[in-house]
Amino acid sequence: MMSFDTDLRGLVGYNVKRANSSLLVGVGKVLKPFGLRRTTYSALSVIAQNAGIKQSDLAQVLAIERPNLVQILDELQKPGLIERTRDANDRRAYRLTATTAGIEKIAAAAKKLRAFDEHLTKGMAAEERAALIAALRRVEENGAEAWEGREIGQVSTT
Amino acid sequence: MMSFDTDLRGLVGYNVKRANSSLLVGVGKVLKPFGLRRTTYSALSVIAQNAGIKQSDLAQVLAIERPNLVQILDELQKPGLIERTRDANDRRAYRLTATTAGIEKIAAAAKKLRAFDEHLTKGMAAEERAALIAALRRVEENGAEAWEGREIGQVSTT
DNA sequence: TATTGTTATACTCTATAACTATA
DNA sequence: TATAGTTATAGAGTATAACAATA
Repeated sequence: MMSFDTDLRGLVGYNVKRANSSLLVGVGKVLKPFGLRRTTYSALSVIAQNAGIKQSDLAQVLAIERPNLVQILDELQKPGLIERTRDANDRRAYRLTATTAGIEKIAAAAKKLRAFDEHLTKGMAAEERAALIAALRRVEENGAEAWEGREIGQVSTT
Repeated sequence: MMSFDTDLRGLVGYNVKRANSSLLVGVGKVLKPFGLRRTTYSALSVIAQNAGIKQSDLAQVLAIERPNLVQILDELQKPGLIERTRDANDRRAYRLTATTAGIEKIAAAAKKLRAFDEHLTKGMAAEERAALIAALRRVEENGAEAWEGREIGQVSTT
């Protein structure tokens, strides 16, 4: 007896994709009551931990293109969760800081999201969960390396 | 010394998302020469392994909504990689089969994609890679369970 | 010249409602 | 009535080119 997708299920990439899709709905439901999406949550989390971070640095940390960050920050600034202030030394740049409301918001949302996230590894030992995260970061690094460098698919076909 | 995203990096969900994003570009580059995308590759792979599968069953296997499958199959049918034939017993349903060209296409693409996919787990032992895939499937199951059932975030806050 | 933030745009993936033809 | 496939549509996420202001 064999399932319908044995070939696909042997691929790390396919299982990452399926896990991500499966996550999306739940994360959305957790964040919705806070008026946040995945991207706005991530941005607010980093800003709260790094008061005064520049937009371009934030974009790099989150691996989001600068143009795509604009709307995300607008969405956080409008309800007063963050503030954009001009840098004194470089008047091109904005410095981002979370307001008190923003810090309270991310703390409350993080509590719920962590509970959901731990539910995702239900039945796994703490070391397994840590190993999973470590492995995912390896995949992320290897994936980035693959298209930064030379051609792909030339991986020792001899 | 501490990185900018320690909170986010403690979440399995965030690392899954980052790994998936990192994968996307490379997979796209590998599949492009074959005229395939991630979704068309997945569909063709399952059809090739399951001659005569119905569209609705394929949608369920791939966890894709039926409407979204239509365009994917059009994209495979136009260049003659698959065929849609009416079911004799149920004239509402289509039976999907891969053509010879489709089977050759998926075989060639799979070879390249597997090489890339193995590159993603470079430096990991075979058991680690297998454990990663198993863990991802657990995450996928737990994620689906979370939003099928009752409220989320009520996970033993006592 | 190069960089910061921005606008405009486009492509992919995903999700829902409503239609048609068959059952 | 229920199901299979379809159409239309809308929301996210992601990517690139080009611009104004500033360095």
